[in-house]
Amino acid sequence: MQITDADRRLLRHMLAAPGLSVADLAERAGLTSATCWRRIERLREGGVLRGEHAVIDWHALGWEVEVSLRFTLDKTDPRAFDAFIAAARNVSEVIEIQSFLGSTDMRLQVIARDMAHYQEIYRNKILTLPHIAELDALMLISTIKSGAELPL
Amino acid sequence: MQITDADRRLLRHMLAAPGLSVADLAERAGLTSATCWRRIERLREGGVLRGEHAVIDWHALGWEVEVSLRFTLDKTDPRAFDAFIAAARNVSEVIEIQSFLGSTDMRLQVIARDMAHYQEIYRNKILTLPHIAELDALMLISTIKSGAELPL
DNA sequence: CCTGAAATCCCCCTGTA
DNA sequence: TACAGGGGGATTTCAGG
Repeated sequence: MQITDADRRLLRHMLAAPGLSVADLAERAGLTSATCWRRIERLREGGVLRGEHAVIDWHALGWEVEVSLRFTLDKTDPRAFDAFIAAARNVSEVIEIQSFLGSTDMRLQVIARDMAHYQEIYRNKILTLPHIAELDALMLISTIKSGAELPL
Repeated sequence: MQITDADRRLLRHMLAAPGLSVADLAERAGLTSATCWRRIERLREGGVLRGEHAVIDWHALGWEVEVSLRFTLDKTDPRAFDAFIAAARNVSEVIEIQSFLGSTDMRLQVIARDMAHYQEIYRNKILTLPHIAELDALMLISTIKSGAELPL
């Protein structure tokens, strides 16, 4: 799929000012709203724009604890990866799953209401995941998305 | 801010099916569209709903490489954290910055067009960040958001 | 004050040149 | 790509609880 400079401008604006109407985007990117809309549609069909997702402030909802967990899996079962991922997906407190090349195989981002709640999740839902060989955890202080300027 | 069960239902639907119209959302959550809209507005003003972000497929845009970097900073300068974060924010290829409690201080998510490009970013923009004591890198294979069911 | 229905208004989306 | 129009949904208003 061909990406033009206008596409890049458009994407940059979409990322810099999320939730803007098509009309507003058109104005900022120097397009008419019809063109702008068709361009967005094309990016969607081309798979560049995967969709939209609502950004929730878990902290404001009373979920005070966020933890990043790194796993090494045991390599005896070739299906260990799939089994681990499937099980992790079923844990609702897991909000992100990443898989890697290298010594660390997986990373999970987990949220909990408070420390006691985290302990419970950790014991009953994390340590029971299949094929864990090693595991270390990092308490998150804050996440900053560098929305400032994106490489487009 | 008071969060009711109806709010939770609503948020769950918003997360499960992003980009839905207010009318559809209302139907699924068992509300009228006016009430639904007012509730969403209230959640926005209360800071629970931060907004809607476009999800971009960097891979489709030709950014093939994604890396997770973990840093330990030197603790000689109390302003090391701020300096590091400020510098990292200025690197446009850094798409996420997290800070932690513990031995690992920071995590950066970095994207690059290809391996050669990554090498260049790594040498010129990552290794030049201030106050790095230790650093390890993990190549990302894939990210899966567990949008399946969220803890609300 | 909060809810729901109805009215209004805006803006997405499409046809056309 | 620009323009213009129809249709539909977002937002407001208003009456009733």
